[in-house]
Amino acid sequence: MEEGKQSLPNEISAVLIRWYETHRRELPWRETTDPYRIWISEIILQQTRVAQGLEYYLRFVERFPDVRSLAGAHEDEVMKLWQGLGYYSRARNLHAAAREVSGKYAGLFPADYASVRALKGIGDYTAAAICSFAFGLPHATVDGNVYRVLARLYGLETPIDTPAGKREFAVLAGSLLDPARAGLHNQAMMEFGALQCVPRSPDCTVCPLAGRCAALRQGRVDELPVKAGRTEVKPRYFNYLHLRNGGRTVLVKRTGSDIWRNLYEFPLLETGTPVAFDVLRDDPRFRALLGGTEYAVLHRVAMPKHQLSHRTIHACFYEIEVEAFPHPLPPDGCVVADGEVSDYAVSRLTELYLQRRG
DNA sequence: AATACGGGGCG
DNA sequence: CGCCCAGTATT
Repeated sequence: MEEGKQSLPNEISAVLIRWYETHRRELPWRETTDPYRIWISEIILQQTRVAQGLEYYLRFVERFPDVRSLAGAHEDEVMKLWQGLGYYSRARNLHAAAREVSGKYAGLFPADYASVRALKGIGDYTAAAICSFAFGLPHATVDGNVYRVLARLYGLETPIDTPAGKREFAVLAGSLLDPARAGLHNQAMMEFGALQCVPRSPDCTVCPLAGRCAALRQGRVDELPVKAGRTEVKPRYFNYLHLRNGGRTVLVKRTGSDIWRNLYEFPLLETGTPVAFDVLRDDPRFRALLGGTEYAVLHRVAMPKHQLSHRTIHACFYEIEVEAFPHPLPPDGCVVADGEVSDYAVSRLTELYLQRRG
């Protein structure tokens, strides 16, 4: 295609793509156009750094190389593979979506934006990523990197974490997209944010967009992007009962709409404040579990504060030898041999406790 | 429009 | 200790 006169090509896109060609990292999900693998990588990388997600990705696609293998798995195995990554609804939704693709689309990943966007766990960002990377469809990805690059480049003070802000940035990102090279453009924009236009102390002296950057011109690089504000971090108090009898223990599957859904843990007594054992002992829930048996507390392990994004968990584990396990067991509870506890997906907190005991 | 949902890394 | 990370779903 010759342009006798510049038909106003997207210069920003061109600069980003040129920068990308020499600075891009070699990453396994960039070696393929298989929508399945791209999908897996995008879900894993949601709110997750490349360095943290890489090993999970490799293990995941090795164990589940295609949609059908994932669809055919038991959810507990998917959760186990996800253990430690956080945001566990990603794993549940991935599994559910795999079953939907397997059934509704005969195992063939849908190739249009609306169908992809409709799958569980796939929002605007991930749908655009899959469609542009795998199918070359002209949809702009807007992730944390893109917000940062655009807020700085255009000096935008609109908070990025409000619906209005998201709309504004999505429109802008779409207007910058080079539709003929959507996938390349999106990769370039995000990689640029990840490596060059970094959150703290970017080196603007080597930035190819320095001459066009409003934030740099105004000395406001470190003030952008703007976020509306953070929600309060509230404390929770978890008292776990690690019951033991004859080389076995009791695990309970977490259900309901709370953290760590579908992960396993020891029977839990959550309290509104920190409580000593002699108070716990009189709790009706404790009596329901151990009221009918002799027991002896072997150890008490107070864990360091466990910090989540919006919760601080103060946890204490009581290792208790019991004469008999509770009957009936708590809902969703099961008796497990000590050696098989590691087969179950558990929270990082419980994993840390198990490691500490040795 | 807010809030919930994990865990790790970095200054 | 606060902020950020290839966000999405629920309320």
